[in-house]
Amino acid sequence: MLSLTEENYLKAIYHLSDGGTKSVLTNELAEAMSTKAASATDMIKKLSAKDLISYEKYYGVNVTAKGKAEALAVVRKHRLWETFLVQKLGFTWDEVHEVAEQLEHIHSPRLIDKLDEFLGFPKVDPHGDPIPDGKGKLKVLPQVGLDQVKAGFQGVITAVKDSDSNLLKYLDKISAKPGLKIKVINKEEYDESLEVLLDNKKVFLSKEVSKNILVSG
Amino acid sequence: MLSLTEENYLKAIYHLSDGGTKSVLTNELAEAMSTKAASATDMIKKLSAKDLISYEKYYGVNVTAKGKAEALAVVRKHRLWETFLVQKLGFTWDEVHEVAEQLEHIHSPRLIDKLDEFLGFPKVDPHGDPIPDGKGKLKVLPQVGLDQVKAGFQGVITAVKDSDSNLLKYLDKISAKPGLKIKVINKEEYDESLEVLLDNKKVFLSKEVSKNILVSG
DNA sequence: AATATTTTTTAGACTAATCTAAAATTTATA
DNA sequence: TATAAATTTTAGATTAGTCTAAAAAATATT
Repeated sequence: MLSLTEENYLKAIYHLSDGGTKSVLTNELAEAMSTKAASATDMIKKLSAKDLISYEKYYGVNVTAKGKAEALAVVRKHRLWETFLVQKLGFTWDEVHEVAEQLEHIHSPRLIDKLDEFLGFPKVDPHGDPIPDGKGKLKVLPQVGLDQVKAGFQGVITAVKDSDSNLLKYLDKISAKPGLKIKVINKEEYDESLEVLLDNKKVFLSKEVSKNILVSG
Repeated sequence: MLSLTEENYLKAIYHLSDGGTKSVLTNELAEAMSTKAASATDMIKKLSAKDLISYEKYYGVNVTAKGKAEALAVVRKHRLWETFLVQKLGFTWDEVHEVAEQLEHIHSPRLIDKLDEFLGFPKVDPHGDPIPDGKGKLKVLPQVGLDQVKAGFQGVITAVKDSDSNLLKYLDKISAKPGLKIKVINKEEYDESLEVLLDNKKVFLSKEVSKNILVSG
């Protein structure tokens, strides 16, 4: 069984590699884990010895199939717990992340299956991120950053980046939630800021914000 | 903040001391923690330095007011999570203990208050053990082991000892749950086994079992 | 009361995860 | 392409929690 630290490193590698599609450098990983490169190297060797990642000295790491499965199991737990916290306990979505970071490490297959059932087998978490199923299958939606679309675009918000609590508070204030319809009325050339129609209300968004909103046309 | 290990030791000391009413010996503690006396001594020094227990070399330890408060906070979390697992997720009471052992270490005051509210502020957990309130107050019920009462006794089951999963499965089979009325019809002198009326059904209980059932007259 | 037994503590070693400093290697630049 | 700069790895030290073996102290027994 993986230690808490191993699970956290593996999850970070999984996310940094965009779900296993590219390799991750030692410094990136150290940065993401708020630790030093030397520590990252040590852990890389450990995870490599356990066949969770493949590693070539000086050239970064990639998750193996086994590592991806383990990472997805953690992601599944994280997102189910976030859903529970918001839907059942009334947390706001900017509050859930750090508690879910703890809850995701509880070991009990029975617990997570029961929780999934209790929540009605949700497909996405409160930020719109897909929840892997019990077999580790993840449905990746075709979505793009709102900063990538042209003026005139119409679609729905599919997800928001869940990294920063202050961003989430701001998104909550302008009520930019997954599921809402959005239309780009105008895009300012100079700073790429947007004028959008969000739930029939006119809102201005800086690029800083728009790149954290994911949409599907 | 306490480490996971410190929390577990402190909780063990609290339980072994019967809620802070008597001192605990090094070997008892080591036994309860499935570890060696030397390790227990080390941890005793650590907890003592943090003023959570008082300690006189060779004469055992006692929890301080501060230690008792910390221990009760963990007990509160444990019992609320057990209640959640049984009431909301449909766990049977013999399955909950080890999962609750993990969940009790999640740090988030907000989480535990929300959970308490979600469960409707329960007073006792599924085994009948009282749940400390947010201020660390624990209501101790006047109760006694079923092995201590005489033939003719009538009362209700207030709690069952939650230590052993096999015992709990057996209690479940004969449906000996907290809240049920119980009457002792006969007590065999020789082995102290009992013939009882439980929920209007006649059941035979060995002393081995009866001492794990707590009742109030 | 002296000695044997049990319990507890101390001393020293081990593992996991971390760090700093130095060495090795790769990438960038002149 | 040789050298400088950046990145990564290695070496050695540190802390928390654990262990074994030996020493110290308390308790039990003759």
